[in-house]
Amino acid sequence: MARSRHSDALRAAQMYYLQDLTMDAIARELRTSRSTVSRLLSSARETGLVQVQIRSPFDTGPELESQIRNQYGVDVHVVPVLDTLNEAETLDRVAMQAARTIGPLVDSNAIIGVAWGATLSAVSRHLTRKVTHDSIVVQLNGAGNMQTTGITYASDIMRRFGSAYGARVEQFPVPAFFDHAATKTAMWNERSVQRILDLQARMSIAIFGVGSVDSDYPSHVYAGGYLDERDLSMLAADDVVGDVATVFFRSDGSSDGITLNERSTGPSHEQLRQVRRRICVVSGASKINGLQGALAAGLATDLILDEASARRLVTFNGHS
Amino acid sequence: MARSRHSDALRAAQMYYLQDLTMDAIARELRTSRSTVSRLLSSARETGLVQVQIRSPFDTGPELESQIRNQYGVDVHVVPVLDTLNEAETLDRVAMQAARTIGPLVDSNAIIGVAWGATLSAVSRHLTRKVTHDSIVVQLNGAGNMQTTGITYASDIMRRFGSAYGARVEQFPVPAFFDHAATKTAMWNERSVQRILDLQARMSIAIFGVGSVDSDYPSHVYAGGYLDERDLSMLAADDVVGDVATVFFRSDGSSDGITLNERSTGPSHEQLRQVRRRICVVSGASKINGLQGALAAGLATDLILDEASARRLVTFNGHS
DNA sequence: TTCCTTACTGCACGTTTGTGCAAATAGCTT
DNA sequence: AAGCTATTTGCACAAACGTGCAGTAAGGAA
Repeated sequence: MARSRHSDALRAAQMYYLQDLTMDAIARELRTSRSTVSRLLSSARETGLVQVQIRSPFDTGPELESQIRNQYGVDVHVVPVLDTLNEAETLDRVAMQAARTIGPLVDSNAIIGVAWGATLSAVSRHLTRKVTHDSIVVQLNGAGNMQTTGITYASDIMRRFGSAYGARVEQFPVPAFFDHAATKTAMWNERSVQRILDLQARMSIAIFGVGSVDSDYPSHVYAGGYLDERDLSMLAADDVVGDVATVFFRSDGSSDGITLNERSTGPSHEQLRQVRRRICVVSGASKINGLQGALAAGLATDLILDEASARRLVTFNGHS
Repeated sequence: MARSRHSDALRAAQMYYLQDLTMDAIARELRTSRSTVSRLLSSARETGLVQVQIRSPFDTGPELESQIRNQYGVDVHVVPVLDTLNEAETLDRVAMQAARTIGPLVDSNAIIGVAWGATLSAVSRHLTRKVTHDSIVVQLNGAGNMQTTGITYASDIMRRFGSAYGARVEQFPVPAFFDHAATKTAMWNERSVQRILDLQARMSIAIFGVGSVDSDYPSHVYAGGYLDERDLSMLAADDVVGDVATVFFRSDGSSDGITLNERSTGPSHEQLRQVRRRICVVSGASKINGLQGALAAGLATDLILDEASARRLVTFNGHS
């Protein structure tokens, strides 16, 4: 009668979600208390045993979604939030919904590329667990800067992804930007680095936010000591509007001739576009410019963003 | 502000299931009462907007499931029920869980073959709605007998499947068994019948129970006036243990030389085995013999059954 | 064995949720 | 417009649920 906790949780979940019994009835069948059943069910949800999925039937879905879907050819998930919420609250709710939306996409043998930043950090805090086999979480770009090696910040994100999905975590211990392009070339020939690059080349899922240059609430990359004055003015001269995983682009999605990209450590847009599922999470209206560029560049297959931004994105394009 | 009911339901569902807000909070955001939100959420579940799925990780799942899986090579879903429940209650709970398990498998453009009988009737009553396009529900075998054309009984089942998935329903207006094999041959050449046979040949999903000859609680086919005394003694002489969609088989799964099959209207086992997903629903320990034969014949890819039957199935095979 | 640590359980309470009912609203017909 | 019917809404109450807390069982070390 060594019915393990896990097996009880499964039985309870089946009875609760599939047979519509009350916790009370389940408790009697399992010969335990109702509160224990309540806890079994939370643990079942917690560990990903129970997955709740919302399928918005495309055709009938809110027009905001279908407009964006048509304009940019991405799968959109608009997160409903009150316009009156502040940036932090919005981010939190977008992140939670993003985490739950990502869950079902992750499968065994996946190689999951993960960027870092405020958005990804929030997402990582809301991931629901899901057991997979032989999955790998790989860091998309370096995180070091002039002050720190960036280990703690970026690696917390990575670790959370890894433990949520039971995946091996592969960090990328290089700075976000090299000072000299030649160093990058040299490093890229190191076998330790090539192992990471090889994993990145085989990614099945990539998850990232976007950086936006003129954001009121500037992205880490532009404010965190990663770039100096000279770098920033070079970006301005090149008409850069934003970045994905420290690789910059212009408003029309192009990125040729942006010299800073030769020193950055994220995957090239070309390479990123090879990934089957590329999930972009955006929260906060101030990221519109960056987002618009990222979409123009075709970097995402799936877009998760808050309602206010979605609205702005549609009008933004409507005017141009 | 013509935010339709449906669109509100979607927003509410996202906030409730994906952002963990309380109904109270959602009501405030939607400017309505909490009870309306409660109703919106039920309708979201009702219409299949929200899907709850339970993924029992194979490896760690209860050993009963993995034993059956290994022995018979089918995907098993054991439904936990108290052994003390009566047949009717057990059937109801198995049917509910079966209905919810089937839901996620149904997709647009599916051709769903449906048998009829007490089990399927119960399942049909618990289906959760799900919007699909261009799906078709096709009746697997005739339902007429000496007293009635069987229209009402079988067609209720079909109709419920059709309306749950928004699918076109194709009935099969022939008796369950012809009196003469020659009539069947003749009918099978009629174009109206061939249309149905053609649909059956293109099924992507088939859903059926099993009939068991020695069941205490005998299946419709053996008790409902479909067969006469002579037929029943012929079945006994041929060592028949059960049927799927009025096609009979022996304990080892074979069906060659069972003459009654030449007069029955269901798809041959050979044809049934072509179907990608073949879902067998079984409730009640008295169906063991029939089930064992059906599994030996390889008729199912997925099996949904109650716990008591699952246990009996394992010991049954253990002894043989 | 005894003591300590850790994890689980049931109780009790406050919160959250489902639902019958009456009022209000929307949609149709005359 | 009036009148009718079919839905939809909010209220109020009961049922179902989550969780802090204290008590208990299960290991582990000395």
